[in-house]
Amino acid sequence: MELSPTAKVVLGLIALGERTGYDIKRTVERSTAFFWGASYGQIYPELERLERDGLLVSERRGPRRRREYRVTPAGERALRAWLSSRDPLWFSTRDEGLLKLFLADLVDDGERLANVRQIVEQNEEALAFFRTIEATGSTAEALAYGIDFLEWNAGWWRRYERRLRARARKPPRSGTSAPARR
Amino acid sequence: MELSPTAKVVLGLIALGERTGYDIKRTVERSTAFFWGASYGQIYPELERLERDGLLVSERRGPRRRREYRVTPAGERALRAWLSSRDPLWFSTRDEGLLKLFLADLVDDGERLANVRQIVEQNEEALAFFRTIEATGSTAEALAYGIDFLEWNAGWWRRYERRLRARARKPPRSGTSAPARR
DNA sequence: CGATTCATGTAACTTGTTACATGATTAG
DNA sequence: CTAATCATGTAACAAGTTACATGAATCG
Repeated sequence: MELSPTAKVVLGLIALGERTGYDIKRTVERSTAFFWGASYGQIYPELERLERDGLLVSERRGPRRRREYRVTPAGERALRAWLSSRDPLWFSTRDEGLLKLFLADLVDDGERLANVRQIVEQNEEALAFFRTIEATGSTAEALAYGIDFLEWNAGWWRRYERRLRARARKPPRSGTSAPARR
Repeated sequence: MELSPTAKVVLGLIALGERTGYDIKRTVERSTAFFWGASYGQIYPELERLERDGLLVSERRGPRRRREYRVTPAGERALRAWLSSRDPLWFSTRDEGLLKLFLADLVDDGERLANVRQIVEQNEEALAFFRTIEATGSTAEALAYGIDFLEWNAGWWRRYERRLRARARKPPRSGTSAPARR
């Protein structure tokens, strides 16, 4: 049973103890969004699909008649098969700040600095958010990774900023508007 | 003129001096794929769209009658508008290794170690690839970022691996298969 | 009682992937 | 000559986003 990208979080989070689509969304936002997002438009249809395929079962429970899911033995097997599979680990990033860095030849140092400052600022916001989650007592390794990464990232961009400023103090050597060479 | 995600690389790369859809694909693969991918199915239709909207012009040239594009003044304006815009920088990651780390409570230490080893291995492959590009003489900052990140990343996972191994040598304290608490 | 949060969903749309088709040119 | 690379595209599909609709329960 091949799991779709969204099935991996959805099934995984139910296995970790989440019960409803709503719970999954909340947990995704505070825990996995940084490396694995999912919207309602993905989650609810995916839950339905997984139940149709027999990897989950649900029943409406409690005063709010929430649709609570549990993992079936087949779901358990599918999940473990994925977790122990050695297929290449799927990785992809979209980073607009890095794209702007890549295109830095098209702009002047002022623009480059503005980009860096914005990156550092957004980095700080993300870090602040992660720290509030850390403060709730979470000891999850993935959170630790997120925080460590953001700290490293802040450092990298600050060093780049310093290089930019050092260069700005001296007269430019090679033309800022020279024909692109790459 | 709002640029679509793919329009940002496509227009940007033409502005940097790439000429054809094929060139763009090649450059994406060796330069931006790490933080901004694009497939033929995106690139060619996007080039058409950008020409229809007047941000690019093309003509067939050379012995191969390649369709070569250039940025129009309107394209230049659109590109600069985006590069100097201070809208939040769009960032997203899908990282299967981190998702498995997040779900680590579902598996035993052996599985956790296998995951880490695979991550480190894939990290080394990526690093090797980047170094071959570096060896071609590229001094692009975005490449430097990629290499620095991969080196940091390798270190993080190796430290995690050491923590795992240290823990494995002592009897487990809290149950590996305990109910999820997060 | 009114605002917020809980809770489930869907429709329209955008974005991106994969695999295929086609053919010219160049390198060995 | 033939394999590889250059070169342009498309169709079918998969995945993901956004915005909206709906209503119950709870908090202040």
